[in-house]
Amino acid sequence: MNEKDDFALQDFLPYLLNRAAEESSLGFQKHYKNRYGMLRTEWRVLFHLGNYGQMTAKEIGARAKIHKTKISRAVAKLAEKRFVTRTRDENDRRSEHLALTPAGEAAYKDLREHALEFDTRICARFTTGEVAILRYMLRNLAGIEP
Amino acid sequence: MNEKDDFALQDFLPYLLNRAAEESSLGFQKHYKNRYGMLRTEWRVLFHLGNYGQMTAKEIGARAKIHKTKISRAVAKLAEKRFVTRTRDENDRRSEHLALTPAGEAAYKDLREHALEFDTRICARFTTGEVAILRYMLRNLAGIEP
DNA sequence: GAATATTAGTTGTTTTTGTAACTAACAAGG
DNA sequence: CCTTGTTAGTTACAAAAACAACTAATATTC
Repeated sequence: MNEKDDFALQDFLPYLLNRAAEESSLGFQKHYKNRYGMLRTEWRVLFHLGNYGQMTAKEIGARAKIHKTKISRAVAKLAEKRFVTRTRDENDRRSEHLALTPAGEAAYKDLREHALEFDTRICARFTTGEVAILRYMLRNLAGIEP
Repeated sequence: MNEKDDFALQDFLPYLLNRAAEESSLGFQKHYKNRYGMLRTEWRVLFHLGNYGQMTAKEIGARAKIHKTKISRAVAKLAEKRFVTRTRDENDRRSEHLALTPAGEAAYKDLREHALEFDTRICARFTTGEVAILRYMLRNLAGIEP
């Protein structure tokens, strides 16, 4: 088997990336899942609002490359949890500006703390230079402008 | 906003990893999806069998960290497509040995070719050293023994 | 060697996602 | 204006994933 096999599955980047992503997500997931009953898209939306301030659903979608239906549902759940408020734009009444409530802000800060700690723990396994290279490469692969 | 904010979402590794994984998966997906109507778990199982030869569902699950229900369904579909054969282990009649049929082998080789090409194209954006570091780090993060 | 526990794999049910079609608001061209 | 086109966001339905409960075979233990 595998005659001229210069291909190793565990070196294939899409495979490796997915495995690493799943593994690292799993570790962070329990924070937002257990404590706040959130889904992945929900904390992403929450983090965007916490990180960049008031945004519309469309802006979040564009920045995070999340489909609008996922955002719509995530926003609905976050609004239900009283973590975000939605206010119609008076100039363009199709879109609405999303912002964190104090409770949402608190959840964001709490989760951000855990995220930072989690991230630090991951990075501790590598040298500073390695981590810098990893981030630079992942940003490139993800299509995020440097 | 963001008073003592030494936290940037686009530097958070689980986020970056997921974005990069999603992006890279998307590119490769169309090969196995359009040409063979496969799902992600299906090509993973196919690749394991092609790469490591005959295995049981359990062994694949352990190596790829895929849940047994996903494997069970993927194997069922692959068997339906006549890409794998299942033969009961005579010593332990609970488990069965999975192996590729000639058609499965052909599909594997075809997809492997595309995978290799895809991987090469991705790597071309970086230096050899960077790619080596990336692979090493991802293997570590994914919990794959070096 | 019967009773209990484990293991390999499957099936059923519930969540979550993906996709397409929809509503409502705005924009442009005639 | 008023038809046609576009955009922001929602909803409905189909596909896939997660989780729990199941069957059948093997191990264990008393």
